[in-house]
Amino acid sequence: MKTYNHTTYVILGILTTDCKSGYAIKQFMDQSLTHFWKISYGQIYPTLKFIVQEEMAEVRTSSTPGKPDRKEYFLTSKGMEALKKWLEKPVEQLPAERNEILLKLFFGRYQTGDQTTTLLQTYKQKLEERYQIYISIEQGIKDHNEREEDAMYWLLTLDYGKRMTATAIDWCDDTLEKFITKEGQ
Amino acid sequence: MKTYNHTTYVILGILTTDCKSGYAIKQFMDQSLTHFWKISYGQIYPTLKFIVQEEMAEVRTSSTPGKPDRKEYFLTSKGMEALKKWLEKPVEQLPAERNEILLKLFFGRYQTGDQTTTLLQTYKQKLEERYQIYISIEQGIKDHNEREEDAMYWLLTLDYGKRMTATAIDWCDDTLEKFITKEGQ
DNA sequence: TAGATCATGTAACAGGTTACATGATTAG
DNA sequence: CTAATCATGTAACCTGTTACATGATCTA
Repeated sequence: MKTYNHTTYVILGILTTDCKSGYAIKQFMDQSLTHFWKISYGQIYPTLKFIVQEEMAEVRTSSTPGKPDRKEYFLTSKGMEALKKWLEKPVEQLPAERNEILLKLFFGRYQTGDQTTTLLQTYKQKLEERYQIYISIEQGIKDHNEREEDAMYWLLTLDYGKRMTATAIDWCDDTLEKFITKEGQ
Repeated sequence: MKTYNHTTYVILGILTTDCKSGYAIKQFMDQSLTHFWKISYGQIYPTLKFIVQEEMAEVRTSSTPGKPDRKEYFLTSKGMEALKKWLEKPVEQLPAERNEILLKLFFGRYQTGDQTTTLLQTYKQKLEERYQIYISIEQGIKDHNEREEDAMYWLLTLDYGKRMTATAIDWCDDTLEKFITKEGQ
């Protein structure tokens, strides 16, 4: 069994849902996967072509009155097999998140306390916005996908996102407090 | 003031410490920055060359008896200015961490409960190892850098790493529990 | 008729890793 | 003599984004 890159598997996975065209895949990404995976059209279309070449999906052109034609991709059994084989394989390494705020804080010695504080406040605000987005997504899943077998899994990943974001917000608060205390001395 | 890529600023930042050669930069990365930033020699050496071209550092070859010659890079005032300007600039977007375990869990419907459980257990173990590494790094900073002005900032980034890892471990536990309960029914 | 949305696609570029080449020195 | 560590560097490759080109359909 050949191994493919992550992009291939993500698309294979999305093709198990109702999203079957390149455009729909992008939308799905931006709505549901956005907190832990993103790709651009520049990756999606070439990868779809590749997936067909490898016979992991078949294309059909579908017409909806009032909309431009679109190409719909359907997983073959070979595609489904490849997806399942990949799902089984243990995750060999933890995500290596590059974190710009930590990088700036690491060299914080070359900043004033005010600058660091501003940096952290801006960051915290963005985290809070993200947290709200997670809540909307959660509500969306609960409202529209109650019966769907996928819903439970989607909510588990959201739970992760919410917890991690909440922890990051707490860290911002506690770190900010240290700087404010320091300034006041 | 020109803007450069992250790699350039990381190296500029490390050059403010005692690490002045390509080799030393790599070591520093692997020891201290590894939990939120990593780069390879393939990036370090070309970037050092670039930094000198831009007159943000100067090279001197230094010889230590018993060791091969090495090139040491010293920040110029232009380099220090560029670093400080970058530190000031707010972080425009939150890190978009790609998380393979979440991706697999998202499509967990196509796995057995056992497979998902195994995946999560393996993941949790890696998180625990990471947590231990953070504790060693923390100890290392406390032991050797007590006087250093950098130490405080380094410990703040570690605090972030520890908290996030702990939260991820908790999430693994709670998620595992859901699957075990389910199996037992 | 202009702008929004739906829809597909590619070329140029940026960023990064891996694998390799090279070679000095030291410890066992 | 061999392995480990110190040290510098590059070429090939992979992955991914951005910006652009193209064009249909619908709404205001």
